[in-house]
Amino acid sequence: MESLNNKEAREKLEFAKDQVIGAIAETMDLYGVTPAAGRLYATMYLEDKMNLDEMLEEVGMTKASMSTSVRKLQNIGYVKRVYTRGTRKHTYAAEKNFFNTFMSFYCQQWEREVSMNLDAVQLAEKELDEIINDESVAEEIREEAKEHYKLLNESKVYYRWLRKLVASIRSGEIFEFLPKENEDT
Amino acid sequence: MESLNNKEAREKLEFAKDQVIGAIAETMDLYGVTPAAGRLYATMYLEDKMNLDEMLEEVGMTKASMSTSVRKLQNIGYVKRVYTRGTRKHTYAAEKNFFNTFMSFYCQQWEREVSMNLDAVQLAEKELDEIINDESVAEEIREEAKEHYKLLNESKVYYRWLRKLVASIRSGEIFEFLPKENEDT
DNA sequence: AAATTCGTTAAGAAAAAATTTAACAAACTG
DNA sequence: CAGTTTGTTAAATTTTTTCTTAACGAATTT
Repeated sequence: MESLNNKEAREKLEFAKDQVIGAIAETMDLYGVTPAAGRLYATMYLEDKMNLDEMLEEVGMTKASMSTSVRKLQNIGYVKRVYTRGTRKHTYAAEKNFFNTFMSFYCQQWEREVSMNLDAVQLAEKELDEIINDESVAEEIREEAKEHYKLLNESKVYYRWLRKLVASIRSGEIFEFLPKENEDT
Repeated sequence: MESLNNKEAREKLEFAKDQVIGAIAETMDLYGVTPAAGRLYATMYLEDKMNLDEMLEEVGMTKASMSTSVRKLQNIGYVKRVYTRGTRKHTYAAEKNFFNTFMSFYCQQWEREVSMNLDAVQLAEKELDEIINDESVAEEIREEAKEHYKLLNESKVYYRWLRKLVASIRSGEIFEFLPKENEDT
């Protein structure tokens, strides 16, 4: 293999980084994270820690954009503020363990789904119950109410399961069933 | 409790349905499904099966919108075409088992993530390797390459785990560890 | 205390996405 | 085979989202 000069090596290195940054940003995009936040996280993933000025330098967007993006990333647990003495600038570091980003992203999402839907189901079932138990209501309507009640009730099995999944991810229990390593292949 | 006349009962029933439809549509919206597709699926969830004309009637959008939405829903496994003889119209039925929608939605998403990112990592590692093994390159650059290599290599543990998660969901194995029912509470 | 640095927020501009209108093509009907 | 019905696709419009510019306020420095 040809030996590289430093300029070539640096280019190769940047190419490699861009490859990874592109893939991560695209994935996040797919998951509903805004492009700026996706690019920012992907960039930070390959850096130790960054302040806002370094971010806009590296990502090539405005400071306002970096400011809002970094907050979004904090909210989904992808980035944490780190306190460095000696500078007034806020510095942040990316969470680089994908098991942790997976956990905070999906657990947050799923918990929201569960509570939102269970609330609606609860309310709907109460209404349906009143129809079902009122014998003065036309049979046809009561029959439909019963069917919907049955379907909604079945859905609760799923929501409870999802809640258990969240719990087992948060506690780490899931890794007893599905261990992290599988080095071969 | 007051006894209901049929009009009131029907209203109550519609209210209950709207409650559930709203929650499901909002959830799907959150997951990157377009509003039209979300509302459509939520509507179909409470119906046996529907053709395009019934959809636009019920959802209140255009036929073109229903046509594209129903295809999106098919692609993510939320809706299946059902063949009914006697009519030229295409009829579709919603997948009502949320375990199944969960499975097709996330497995598809995760598989895409894994293959996209592993490809990028593979490529990047090859480049980094060339830098690392070239002793003529400046130590500083090689050192950075080594760090990135290490990080990328670590990320593969996560992608392999995600792939195993997909497999265990697809096979149903996961339900041995996390059973579906938990009736009490 | 005036001037500067730093980060956030609000308003406006630009870009992207979703939906509708309209043109089309395929399959059926009379 | 002319005329419908049905579903899809392309172009145009509307709506929504994202990003930037610019104004602001708090903290710091001189």
